[in-house]
Amino acid sequence: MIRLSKKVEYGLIAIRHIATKPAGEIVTAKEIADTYGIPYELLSKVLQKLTKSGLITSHQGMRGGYALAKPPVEIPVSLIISAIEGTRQAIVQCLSEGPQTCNVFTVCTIKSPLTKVQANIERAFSTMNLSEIV
Amino acid sequence: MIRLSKKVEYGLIAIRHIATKPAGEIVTAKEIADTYGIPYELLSKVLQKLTKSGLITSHQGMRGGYALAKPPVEIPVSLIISAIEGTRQAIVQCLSEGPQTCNVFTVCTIKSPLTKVQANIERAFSTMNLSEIV
DNA sequence: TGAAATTGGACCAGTACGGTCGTATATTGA
DNA sequence: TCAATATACGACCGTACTGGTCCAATTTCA
Repeated sequence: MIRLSKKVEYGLIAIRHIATKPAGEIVTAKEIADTYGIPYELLSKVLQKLTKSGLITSHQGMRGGYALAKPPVEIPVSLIISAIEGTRQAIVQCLSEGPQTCNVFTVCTIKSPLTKVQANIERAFSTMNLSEIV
Repeated sequence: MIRLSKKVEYGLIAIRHIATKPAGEIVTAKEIADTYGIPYELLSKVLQKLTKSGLITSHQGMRGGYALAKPPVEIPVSLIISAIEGTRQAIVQCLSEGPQTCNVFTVCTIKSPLTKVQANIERAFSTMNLSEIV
């Protein structure tokens, strides 16, 4: 019906793994990949995205790795998802990209009811933060 | 973040259109396609799926078309979606297809929190029925 | 009989997804 | 200083799905 991508799955597993460690402890991508059997290269990309959006910090070089940038309570699941997915924020195109890309926008009759569903889903993800899934 | 397919969009628009007519009135696929600027052939396929899952009835031949199979109140939006999408019922693979297809199933740490989110989304779609979007 | 309608299969281009590879760059410790 | 370790990043690839089209068959009514 509606599906999170593998990348998001991996991202959630990874950031949760980091969150289980004592605050500030650095975890390598390799450790996470090995622990959960996730493809290392793919996981790296995901972690890089999480880094770019400021949810985790990265440390290059030997003894490097990743650590949480903020306490888990301040990281809503919705942010993790949007950091990785980037686009595709809405359940229907027109709600995220506007009338330009939707060929039935003016005559579409299901926008307003779907907006409610949309809000519902967003709330489900934004009220749940990282500390709740650890 | 999470997206309904065009087919589902078209399906919702179409079945809603049918629901606006007096009960029992037959509507052709062509009328719907023309009204909303939806590709006729694609819409036909969607309507066929809705027919197969018993949400609407079809009438072949001249003066044929589609009509609702039950009153709108008895058609939850979730049924419309699953009738069209078929698979992909869950936000993560393992929740719908089980351990076989998930390579991190045993070590996965995010199943249980996601199950809650899943339930939340399902509720959002199943508590809303066709009569509410007309 | 012929027009209008659904049914259903085949097909196609574009794109996203999951995944891999190779290389550059930074950092640390011996 | 140098080698090992780690992230950063771009290119690439095969598969599958999506949105859409085309065509033939079938049913039904006038």
